[in-house]
Amino acid sequence: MQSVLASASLATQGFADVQTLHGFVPLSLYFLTVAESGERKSTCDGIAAKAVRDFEEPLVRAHQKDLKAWRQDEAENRKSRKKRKLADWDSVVENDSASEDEMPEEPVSPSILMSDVTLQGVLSLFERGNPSIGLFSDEGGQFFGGYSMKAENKTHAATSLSKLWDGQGFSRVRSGSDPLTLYGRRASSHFMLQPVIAQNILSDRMFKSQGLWSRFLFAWPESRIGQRILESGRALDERAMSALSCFNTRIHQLLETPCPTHADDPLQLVPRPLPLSQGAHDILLAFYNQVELAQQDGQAFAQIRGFASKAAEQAARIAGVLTVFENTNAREVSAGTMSNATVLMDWYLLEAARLLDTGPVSQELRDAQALLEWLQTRWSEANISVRAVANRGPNRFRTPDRARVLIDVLERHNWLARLPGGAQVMGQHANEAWEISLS
DNA sequence: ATATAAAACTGTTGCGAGCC
DNA sequence: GGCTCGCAACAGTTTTATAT
Repeated sequence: MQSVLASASLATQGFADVQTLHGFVPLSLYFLTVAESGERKSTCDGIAAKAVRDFEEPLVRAHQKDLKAWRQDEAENRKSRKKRKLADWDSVVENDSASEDEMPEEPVSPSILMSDVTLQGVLSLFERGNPSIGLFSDEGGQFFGGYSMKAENKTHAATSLSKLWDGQGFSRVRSGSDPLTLYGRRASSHFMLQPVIAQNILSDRMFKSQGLWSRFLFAWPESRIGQRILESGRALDERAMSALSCFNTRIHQLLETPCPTHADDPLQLVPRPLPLSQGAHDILLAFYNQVELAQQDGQAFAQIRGFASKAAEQAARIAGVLTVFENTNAREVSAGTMSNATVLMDWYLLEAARLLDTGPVSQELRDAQALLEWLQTRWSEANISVRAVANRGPNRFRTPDRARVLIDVLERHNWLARLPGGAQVMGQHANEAWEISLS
C-alpha cells in the first residue's frame, strides 16, 4: 500500500505541482513504514518498486558506459586545449571560455532510486543527476540513525528534507566551496524502520522540533508474524497480478515521459500547475475544516497538531499523484479523486494519532515479542512459569501481573503451550507452566 | 571521539503468606 | 510440615546518556 503510493508519487512528482488551499505544492510524498524485520517488508516493497527498478537498471548501465566515454572525451579535450595554448598563447583568453562551453556536458545520471541513502549522496546526485528521485530504503535506520547523525548533521538533514518536501531549493553547505542551492528538485521517499529504531527516531526531539515528522505519512501495521501461514495456492490471485502489471506498465510510461524542465537548465524541473476543480476544492476545504476542528484541545488530533495542520496539503498531494497517475495531461483534480485522497488521509491521520500520540496500543504485543525472544535466546529450560519470568526475566517484566499478561498473549499466539498439570521450572514444580515453542 | 556518571538489567537469595 | 507463590533486597554487570 505505502509502497504503491510511494512509487506512484515518485513517478509523477516531476510533472506537476498540485494546488492546495494555499498555493501550489509538489507531488512528492514521504512515507515511513514500521515493520519488524522478517515481516516481509522488503518483499512487499520489492513488488511495488520493481517497476521503477526495472526501468532504472538498463539506464544505469548505459550511463556507466556514457560516463566512461565522456571521461575519455574530456581528457582529449584537455589535451587539445593544452596544445592550442602552446600554439597560440594570445588567443587563449578568448578561446578558453568558448572551448569550455563546447565541451560536452557530463551525462546526466539516470539513477532514480537511492537505497543506501545518506544526505551527501542525495546532494551529489541532485547536483548532477536526475532531478526527480526516490529515497527508498529497507533500513531507514541507516539514514536516520547511521552516519553519525549528530547535532548539526541532524539539523541539516532534517531541514533539507523538510525544504525538499516543501519544494524549496535544496542547499548544500560544503567546506571549501560556496554554498550551492539547487532548485527544481523533487524527491519522494519511503523508509522502513524496525520498531525498536522507530521508537527512538520518532521521539527524537530534534526531528520533532524541525517538523520533519509532520511531513511523513506513517504506517505501522499490526504484526502478522505468527499468522502468515502459507496456503498451498498462495500465488497471488489473478486479479491482483493483473492489477500489478497494469501498475507496472503505467509506472514505466510515466518514467519514460520526460518531465518539463527549465529552458536553461535541463536539471531543473518546472512542474506545471495542476489546479483543483471546484468540486475538489470544496471537498478539500471541508476536509481542512473538519481536521482543524479536531485539533481543538481534547479532540482527536490535539496531540498531533503539526501533522494535522498539514493534512489538507497531504490530501491534495495524494489527489495530485492519483490524478497524474491516471492521466499525465490531466487539467485538474476531479472531485472524485479528491474525495478518495481524503479517505486515505483520514487513515493516515488516525495512524499518526496512534503513533505520535501515546505509544501504540500494540505495546503489549511488542513486549510479548521481546519476552519471547528472551525466552528463546536466554532462557535455558524448555518450560517457563509466571514466577520464573517475574523473578528472573527481563527487569521490566518482573512483576507477576505483567508477566502473566505477556504469557497470555504468547499463549494466544501459540508461542507457548500450556502444560496441563504443570512442570519443573527453576528446579521447582510450578502448577502453571508453559512449553516454549522454538520456531 | 572518549571518559565518566547514571540508569537499567541480571542472577541470586531469603522470607513470609496462604494452602493442603 | 511441605509446597507454591509474591515480593523485596543486593551485588555485580551492562547499557545509555552526557560532558568534555
